[in-house]
Amino acid sequence: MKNREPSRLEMQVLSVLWQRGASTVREVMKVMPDGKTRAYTTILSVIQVMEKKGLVSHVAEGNVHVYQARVSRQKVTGPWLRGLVRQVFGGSAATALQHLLAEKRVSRQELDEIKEIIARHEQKNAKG
Amino acid sequence: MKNREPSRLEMQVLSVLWQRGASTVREVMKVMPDGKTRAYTTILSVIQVMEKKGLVSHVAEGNVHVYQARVSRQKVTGPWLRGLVRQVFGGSAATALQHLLAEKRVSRQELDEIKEIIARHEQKNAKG
DNA sequence: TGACATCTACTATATGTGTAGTATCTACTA
DNA sequence: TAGTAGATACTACACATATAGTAGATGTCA
Repeated sequence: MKNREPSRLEMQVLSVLWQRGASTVREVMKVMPDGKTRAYTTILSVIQVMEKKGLVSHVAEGNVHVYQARVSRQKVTGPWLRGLVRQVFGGSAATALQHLLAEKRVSRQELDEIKEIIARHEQKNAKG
Repeated sequence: MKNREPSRLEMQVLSVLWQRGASTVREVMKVMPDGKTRAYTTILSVIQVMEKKGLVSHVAEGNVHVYQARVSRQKVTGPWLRGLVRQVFGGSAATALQHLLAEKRVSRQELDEIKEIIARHEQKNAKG
């Protein structure tokens, strides 16, 4: 099994595991970020494929398997986003952000968060 | 042909057409954003599928077909990004940006651009 | 006019993705 | 102990995706 990029659905599963920590199939199924309803075995299948790819691992806990991510959010989302920005926005993060803001209703709070992130980033750069 | 989301490769083609304007298959082939080399007929096939989906259209110009995007950058990238952020970052644009900045070496210039974009966005919100 | 280059149309195909059914195991419950 | 609920393993499959070959048209050039 190659070290391929996770699919969109796999990214959803990972994002659940990153956020909630170790979870059962049923738990993941219930909180899929796109809100779509799927059969239990659908999620099970996805996760089993992910395990073959080395994206997740499980431990048996009683009679259920508890899965956790084997790849860090940084390691995965970084290259994922970078490829995306390169391929779709000519490598410009600014352009990407622009389109994102244009589309999404961004709350004042979120905008503040974004400014905070940028400020932190600037500081780090100044130091380093 | 359903109104499905463009695939990653299709997004690349679109981004070329948005950036360069109407182009031939060969032109697109030569400037694919991921820099990967593909057979001429590969790009041709992708574009022909895209035409069936209504994503691009062509006019014959001499003996070649010149293609242009039939969908606007806004219309496509908006929902595309929104879905992405929702599915992968729990809907938080701030989180997405954070990961993007963490990964990519962002130049001072680009950071300024980003700040500019946010400032403009704030102003617009204040008005509206 | 014949050879060659280049174009489009059509066809093919391996692989990935998303979806879910069936079989089987295990634990609880009446 | 028989039945049921819920778990995993295995299998299946439709469709999309990415890739490219071949056939046939057309233009160019010696």
